[in-house]
Amino acid sequence: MNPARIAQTALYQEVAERLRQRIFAHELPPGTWIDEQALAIDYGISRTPLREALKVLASEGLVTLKPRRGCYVTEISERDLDEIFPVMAMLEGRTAFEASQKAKADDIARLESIHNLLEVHAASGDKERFFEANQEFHRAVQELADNRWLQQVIQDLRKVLKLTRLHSLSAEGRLQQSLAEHRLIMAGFKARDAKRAEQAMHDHLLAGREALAKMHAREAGKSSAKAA
Amino acid sequence: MNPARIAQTALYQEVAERLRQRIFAHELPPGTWIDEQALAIDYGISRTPLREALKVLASEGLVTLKPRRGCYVTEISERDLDEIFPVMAMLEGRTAFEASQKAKADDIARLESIHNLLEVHAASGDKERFFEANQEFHRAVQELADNRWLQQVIQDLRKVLKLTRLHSLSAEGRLQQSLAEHRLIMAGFKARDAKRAEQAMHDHLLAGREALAKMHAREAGKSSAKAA
DNA sequence: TCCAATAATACTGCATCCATAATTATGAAT
DNA sequence: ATTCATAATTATGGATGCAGTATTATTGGA
Repeated sequence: MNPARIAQTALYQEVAERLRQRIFAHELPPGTWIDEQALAIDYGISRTPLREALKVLASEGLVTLKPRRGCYVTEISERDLDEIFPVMAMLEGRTAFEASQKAKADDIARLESIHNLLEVHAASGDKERFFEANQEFHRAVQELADNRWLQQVIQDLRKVLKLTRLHSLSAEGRLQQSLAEHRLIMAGFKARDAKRAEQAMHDHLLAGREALAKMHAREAGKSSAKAA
Repeated sequence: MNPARIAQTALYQEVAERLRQRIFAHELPPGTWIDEQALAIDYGISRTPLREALKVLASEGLVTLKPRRGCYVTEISERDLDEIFPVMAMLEGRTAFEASQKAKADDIARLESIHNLLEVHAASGDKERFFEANQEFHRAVQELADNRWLQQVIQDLRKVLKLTRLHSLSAEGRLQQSLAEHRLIMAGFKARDAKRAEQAMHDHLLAGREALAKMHAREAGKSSAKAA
């Protein structure tokens, strides 16, 4: 741990990152008010860098600043998900397209080695590791695409999606389904067919949204059943 | 009088907007250092809201904050444009698609009335008014699409694009070409063919990039000729 | 008992101040 | 004259303080 390097990153960035993690972990669930001075005291800092961090999170869409009324963790609706996922599907599809175009033989090999992890963890039903490998795969594809702005836009939307508590992989049978979709993506890459890779990735994302929608429908059903 | 006192919006937002305008107008060209205290004095405010505004602009990509080294207007490269435009083309295409799906008869009529302005101003060769009408058209389409997140992402990228000094409409013959593309878009809407509208809008954006690339090539040629 | 009006409290937003790091200027030595 | 070291200046980043406003509590009246 080099303290000099730590000192080089601004405090507001550190704070922003800590807040992101707490929001993603739903330690600060959507809708909760963010108490500036309580947090400042908790982190042992002044309100100035904290407020700067909140401005950043606000323009990322993670929190909503209401003038003179404070800061709240953004609440995401089903409609928001319906709006975001088709866009994400396009963007991730495009990423796969560009990645496929730029990929060399050893890049494909690297992708396949990550894909094999998916196969292994799906076989053993290890949802957690499958999730990790899945993230790693998408990250590798983004790296290959090597498009700063495409990446930026996707990251922003992904952050917003992380506001939802449920993961599509928790859906019944989603693990195997996801694996099947990944096989199609991988096949596109191996065939050096950028269009196919794009389409497969696109459909993969939309399928993820479908799984999520079903889960939310079940959740809603349970809640109303409980309420009744 | 002081508009900040009247407006409900926070001071940092007003400052952010003023800075955006100055950056877009190239009064603050890419690469220039932003002198915090000079600006604060100029605006008659303290550095605190100014710094908050800069954090916002930074996460929009308009400025780049270098830790302990200050704030600089982001410089945009030809490569950045090559990366951004295909993404913008997809996103604006998708916007047209969703707009076409949701549009009612009178929405189409409204679009056509704006389109007619394009026809008129193209006929009289009024580049400025054509530009305005063009913006109005795209804005109207976005409004019809009614997709908050899609809109957000497009706005962010558009801000970055505005960092470039040159407008594609200034290219030789681009006005008529742009009009022709708009006719195709309008035809897609009138035919209630969302896919056609999407494709036409997509191609329209890519054509804009082509025009820009040619202009930049000429600019570069002039510069090197001057330098030689 | 409930509602309204007003007082008390608390929080947001902006300004000012201070410490530290970076840059520039100055001077000495080779 | 050029380069390196050191001192002076300047700008950034963070802390603190204060005014104004929104929220809540309290008290009086119906």
